[in-house]
Amino acid sequence: MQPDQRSESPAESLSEGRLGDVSFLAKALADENRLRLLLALRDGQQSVSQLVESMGLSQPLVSHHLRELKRTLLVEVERRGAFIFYRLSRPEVLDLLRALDGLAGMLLAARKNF
Amino acid sequence: MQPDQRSESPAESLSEGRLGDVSFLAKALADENRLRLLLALRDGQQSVSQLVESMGLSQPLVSHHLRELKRTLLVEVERRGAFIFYRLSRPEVLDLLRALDGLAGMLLAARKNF
DNA sequence: TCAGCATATAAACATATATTTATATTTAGT
DNA sequence: ACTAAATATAAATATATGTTTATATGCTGA
Repeated sequence: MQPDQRSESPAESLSEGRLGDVSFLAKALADENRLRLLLALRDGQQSVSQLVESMGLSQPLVSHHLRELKRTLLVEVERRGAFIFYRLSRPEVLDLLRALDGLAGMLLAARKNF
Repeated sequence: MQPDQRSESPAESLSEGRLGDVSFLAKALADENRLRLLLALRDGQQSVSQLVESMGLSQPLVSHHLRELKRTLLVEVERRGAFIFYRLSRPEVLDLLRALDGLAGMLLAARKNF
């Protein structure tokens, strides 16, 4: 028996039980600004001020979305001096974004727009 | 060069460009009732009345969510007589649900709750 | 301890989304 | 053509969510 190539094994395949968690997670990914934040953390941690700078959003708004991402466990926080750094909690977060992007592209390929 | 094992190849890897589409798709998956509907269509098409029956939701609510799923291209519709049948537009939709479920489980495994 | 920067939090507001209730549309059968 | 069933649509309502504005908290260096 060959080992599972994927980094993650589905255990039991998708029951009604955890749909609450799934929708909770999907909600966190349902905002474009939050997606941009996750993408900005692709190559490593960033301080809030760096994120504010690169995203062109107000500081409170960035903080608010980061808190949401933390609540969903998608990011982790570490204080270093006066700065606070955020990073993706797991690399698999990006895999999921790619999967979403892939499906969106696939669906749009058939029709032209959503 | 070996063929790609996955059913879908990421083409270019996740740019800022399509985040609008991605968030649009994620929004559709961010409601528990819609997730339950998609799951109910796992094994093939179902009429609206069947879905109303099995989900225990009001008929207008089911219709409303189905329309939303159709708008997102996640389901397709076919009228047959007085009945209207909905089905998943692509099997990959289920793959994505599994991926979401997998990540949710992974994140929760580290901490206890969201 | 004070001043200034970095970040968070709270309040106020606007907008979007889910749900219910009521009604319209479409189809099949008679 | 009428009726009943299946589904969709619209209006009304409630709730949630994103954004802005204002203020508070925490850290650092003088």
